Amino acid sequence: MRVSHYLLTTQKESPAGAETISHQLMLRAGMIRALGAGLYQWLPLGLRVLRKVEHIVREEMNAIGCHEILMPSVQPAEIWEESGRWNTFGPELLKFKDRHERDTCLAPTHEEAITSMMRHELNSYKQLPIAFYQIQTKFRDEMRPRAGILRTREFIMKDAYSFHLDIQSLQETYDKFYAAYTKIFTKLGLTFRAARADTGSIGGSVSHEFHVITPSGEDKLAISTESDFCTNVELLPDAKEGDASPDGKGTLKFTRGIEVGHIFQLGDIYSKKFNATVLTEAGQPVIMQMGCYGIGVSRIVAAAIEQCNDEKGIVWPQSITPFDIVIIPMNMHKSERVQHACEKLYQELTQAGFDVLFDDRKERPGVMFADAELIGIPHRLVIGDKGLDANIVEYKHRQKAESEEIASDEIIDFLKKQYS
RNA sequence: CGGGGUAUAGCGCAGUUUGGUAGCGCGCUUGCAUGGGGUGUAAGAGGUCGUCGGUUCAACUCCGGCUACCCCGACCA
Repeated sequence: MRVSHYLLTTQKESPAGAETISHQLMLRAGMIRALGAGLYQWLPLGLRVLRKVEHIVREEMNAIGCHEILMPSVQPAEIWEESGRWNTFGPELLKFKDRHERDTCLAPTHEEAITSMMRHELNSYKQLPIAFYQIQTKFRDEMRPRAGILRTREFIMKDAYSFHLDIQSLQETYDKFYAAYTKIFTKLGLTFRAARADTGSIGGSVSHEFHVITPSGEDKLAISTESDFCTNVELLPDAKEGDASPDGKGTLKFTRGIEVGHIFQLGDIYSKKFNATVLTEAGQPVIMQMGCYGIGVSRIVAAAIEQCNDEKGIVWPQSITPFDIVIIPMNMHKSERVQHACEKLYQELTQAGFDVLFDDRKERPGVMFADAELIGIPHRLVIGDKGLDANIVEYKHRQKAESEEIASDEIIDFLKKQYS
């Protein structure tokens, strides 16, 4: 992408009221703009990151045999009355009447929709177990949206639902999702923990939350110094730092996290209400067991920034950066040689499969460096007459203090190595 | 929903006390110079001062209602 043909609207100052780091940086980098309280518009730069997160989530869902579907946000009251949540969900459920005066809502989650569909689609034990997911907009009419993208009223979520003949099958699929989530957050390049958690308004028995670890997180976690043990302190309200870990390994210490994923064993609480049955091998109808599995896709973008930033701006993990490489020319508008070298490199790197940002603006070097650092591009190449004379390209990683010189004809292999 | 705050150019702010119909910085446009860390210079464009009403010869400024947004809390993914 050439910056001269792109919408790169960076700002030096944070808009008033943006207190959270990720909120400030997303605004300053030109990733998002506010439309109303808890409602955000995604600019091209921000959407690139969102799409990369979606892509990783989609890959791992597909890898465990979960099937992608798409359900509507606008839903009739009937299914919510059937589950009982029309009245119990609370004011977060945004209700309205359509032109025919029918009670309608914007869906905050999709247990009702999927269960009402699958009771018709699934008829036999032979079809089980099976799981479906979607990546779609959810609406929750939050009392107080806050912290930019971290708590919004409208957000992108990956929600998945599994169907089973029995609890043992549910447990097996739950474990598969647990493993898939671990892979996803590892691939995203984030430091995270899976925590035992409360099931909240979704209901069900067993549940785990996946948290991105950062001091700015809303949730307080107790983790073991010696093992993977981690729990939301709401489940262990009397715990103190230094107490023995409940799993017997090490002692507890406190940390904070941003919840970016939550998996539940729902059991039959929804399938029972919707009378979602299949026939067993013996020809008898049996209520299906269900699991549900959520990931806050848009929240991950903000959580990643909370975890990965410095005084100059965002420091993207390589897997979700909007651009892999930025090319910054020195004095290109006076040197045809620099211009040709940049063009050639831009073409070659793009052909090699990299997302390349070529800063072809007629800007001072300082401006281009500052923008590249603010928007967090991991790999920076500086092309100038000096380097061309010596047949080298100046390379710098966003996280490193010093730059290094790479022979011009080795630069593509060098960058490929960074991604292997 | 309770408490606190803000609303003036795209963004950050001053002006309001002491009413006389708007200003600074950044950004944007154009010229010249500069060209390895947000450069300098000159000339420009851009605002019914959140909204409705009141007081007044006159309201960004005073008074009242409303709305929006932000922060803390409770709540929540």
